[in-house]
Amino acid sequence: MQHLGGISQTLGHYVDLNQEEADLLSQLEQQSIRVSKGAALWHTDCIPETIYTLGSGWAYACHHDANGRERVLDVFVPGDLAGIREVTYRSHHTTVSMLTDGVLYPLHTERLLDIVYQSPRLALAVHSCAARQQAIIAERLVNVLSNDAKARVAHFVLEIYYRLRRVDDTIDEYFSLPLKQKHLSLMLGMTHVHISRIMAELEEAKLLCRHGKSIEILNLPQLAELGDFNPDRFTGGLNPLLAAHIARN
Amino acid sequence: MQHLGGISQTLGHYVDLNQEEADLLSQLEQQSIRVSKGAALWHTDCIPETIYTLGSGWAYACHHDANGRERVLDVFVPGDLAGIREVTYRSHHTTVSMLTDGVLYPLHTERLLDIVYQSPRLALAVHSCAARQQAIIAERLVNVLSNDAKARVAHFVLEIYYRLRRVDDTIDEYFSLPLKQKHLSLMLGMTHVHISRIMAELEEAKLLCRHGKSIEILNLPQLAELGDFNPDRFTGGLNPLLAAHIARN
DNA sequence: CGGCCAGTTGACTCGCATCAATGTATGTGG
DNA sequence: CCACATACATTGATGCGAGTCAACTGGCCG
Repeated sequence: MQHLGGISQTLGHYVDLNQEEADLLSQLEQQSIRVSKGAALWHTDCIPETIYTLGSGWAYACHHDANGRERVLDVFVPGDLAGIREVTYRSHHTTVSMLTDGVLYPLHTERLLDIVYQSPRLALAVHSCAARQQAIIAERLVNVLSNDAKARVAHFVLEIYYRLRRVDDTIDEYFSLPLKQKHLSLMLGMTHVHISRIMAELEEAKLLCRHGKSIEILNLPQLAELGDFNPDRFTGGLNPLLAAHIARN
Repeated sequence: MQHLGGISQTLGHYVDLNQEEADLLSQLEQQSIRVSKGAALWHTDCIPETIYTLGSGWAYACHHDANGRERVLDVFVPGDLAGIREVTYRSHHTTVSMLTDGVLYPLHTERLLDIVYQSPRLALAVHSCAARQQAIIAERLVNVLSNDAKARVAHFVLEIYYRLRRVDDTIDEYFSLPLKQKHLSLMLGMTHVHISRIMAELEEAKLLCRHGKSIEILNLPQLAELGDFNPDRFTGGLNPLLAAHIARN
């Protein structure tokens, strides 16, 4: 499993870091830690005291409704910054657990504050990173609101594909997808039984192909049309009004 | 229709502003403008060059799928800061239009950058504000994923209620809801026909009561139970680790 | 008055949930 | 290496919640 370079690599996708900024980040970031499948990064109701960059491995965020049923609302892939969405809150409202073994780069909440105080450009990079995560969730909301089961699955597969590619451009149309059908069903608002049927249909139609914990996109354009998927909302660059301003400082 | 005080009032809900910060904001913010129902704040594919604080009036964000069907993904209520979600992007991916007449406080994207450069505390307030919007969308995603039609409507009504109260604590259980059933249906993933039936059922069960463009919550606890609604995720305060740090600076 | 739009109501249909049985790996201890 | 347990995926039968289509009502406005 490939290891990425912590928060500086992740933020580097939003703002070109100079030496000083890279130094600041590596100075604030803690040692990487290895975690096993099933390990929890944090629990519901805890104070958000650490955020984690995923060097490798997948995680997911869930909470439980009044009847104890699990509700998955987010998945984190290698390179993601887990925790910025909730870091300003008094307490976490999700539990985040590893779906696979992995390597994490922890960063204390107070160090995040140091970043904001010492470097406006990094503050902006953090905000951009958070905005991308938000856009992904908004996009999934739209997906679930207006697409049927087949389109939802198509859309989700493409979401993951482009998210993986954003951080690692060696990813091709054959990639790891360590989610059980149970997780897929919780994220897409359908039963795992129906996921199974829909996946079989997509495979039958030669749009994709499953190989154990991995998946292969066989016909990306047709999958994108089926899922009404627009990659611009995932890949779009920085606002030129901000980019110009940043370059001057 | 009540008028609020622009961005300083909105951000003041996240960080206690000192005189200097309030001055900075009022200096950067432009003159308020009046807009009519139907006016667009921006369109899909435009560069995000202005964000708007809603002094009064409601707006909604939509985009159109491949078949031209409208998809509503967000609604803005008085006091909301519209645009921070997309401001870091190269181009807007929604169109935002007024649902009612209203008053807006515009702020140029580059002035937002001035805020981040000149005041880390305000940068944090902006980020907190964005995080709240994100939490609302995440919460609605969970709502749509795992609740049936009745619970979705109950949840949404409470979402609006708590959002209005966050900004204006004079709001009671009778409040304005200038959304057509068409908008509700698009936000909740169901048809307006079914919205009509469900609303009638909720009224029949004495949980709420509709009066034209307004609505009255008759039984808040029961509505909250039905919609599995937890107000903490809307009202929760600032992370104490951040709050303590901010107080020291 | 007539046209228009939002909402309501009923009959019918269908996508997906539910329940239940079976298939297929993967792992574990004797 | 086999007997068994466990977890995940598949398949079929049946039922329900919500969509669809269409007719009708009532308010608003030129």
